[in-house]
Amino acid sequence: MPELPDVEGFRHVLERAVGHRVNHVDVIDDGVLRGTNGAALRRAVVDQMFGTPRRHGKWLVAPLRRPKQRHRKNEPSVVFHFGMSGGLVWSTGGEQHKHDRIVFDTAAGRLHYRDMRKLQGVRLMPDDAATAELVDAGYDAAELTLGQLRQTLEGSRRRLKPALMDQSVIAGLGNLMVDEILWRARIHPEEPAGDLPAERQRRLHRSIRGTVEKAIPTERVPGHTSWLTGHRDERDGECPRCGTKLRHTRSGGRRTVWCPRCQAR
DNA sequence: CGGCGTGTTCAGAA
DNA sequence: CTTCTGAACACGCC
Repeated sequence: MPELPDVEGFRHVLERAVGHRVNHVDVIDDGVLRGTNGAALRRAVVDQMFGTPRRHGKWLVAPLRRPKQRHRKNEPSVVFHFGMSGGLVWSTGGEQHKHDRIVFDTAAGRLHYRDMRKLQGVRLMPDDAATAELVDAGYDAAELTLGQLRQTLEGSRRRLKPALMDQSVIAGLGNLMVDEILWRARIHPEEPAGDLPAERQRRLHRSIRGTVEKAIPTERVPGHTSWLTGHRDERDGECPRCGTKLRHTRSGGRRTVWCPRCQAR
């Protein structure tokens, strides 16, 4: 599930916990903790509260605050990554899910870190370290400028799809989003990233910003039939724009869907 | 049983 | 040095 729009949705979920004291942290499966353990997580979080969460690419950072005390510099932050199957859910009842791995119990409700496959997980790090790590990542796709896109593609000898999926180049785009973006821009996924003509750079940039902007309100890449994503699992799927039978290939080791007519080389 | 997947990282090859 | 490929991680679904 999680690409930039999904994580943006999880940021909204996390906002519901902001300002409420965490009374208890239930570590149901410490296999999702990275570089920390249940005791350390509880020590850092219990009796604290979450401050305003921020997202960069597919990372979500939740800074901790001490209730009724002046904010101290560089409190720890809880850093979430959701892999392919994770998410955050807010609940006010006692419900529990089979794949809940960590549950933060606050005075107002419970925040569930839920993840079936456990490919990524939850970290604890000083807030400035979290910030440094995110700054080190690529430009966030939701705010990417044309100039930044040009700069990142310039001199690259890679193909377009792997380049766009590289989180250290542009942060937030995943397999589905990139296919959607290239389809909307009418650009072939194997096109060399480095020598894209200026007009196609502009089209690609508009497509990145436009696709992200439209996907964020739905909190995911829409499966609408007017989107390419809505057809990628059909056996004989057709291009929603021109009706041509979609091609299924691999690019950068990832399943790739594209229209041979709209995205001709 | 085998294959596959909205992510990331690593070793090893080209 | 850059880029690519396949495997690994873990788990449910076909």
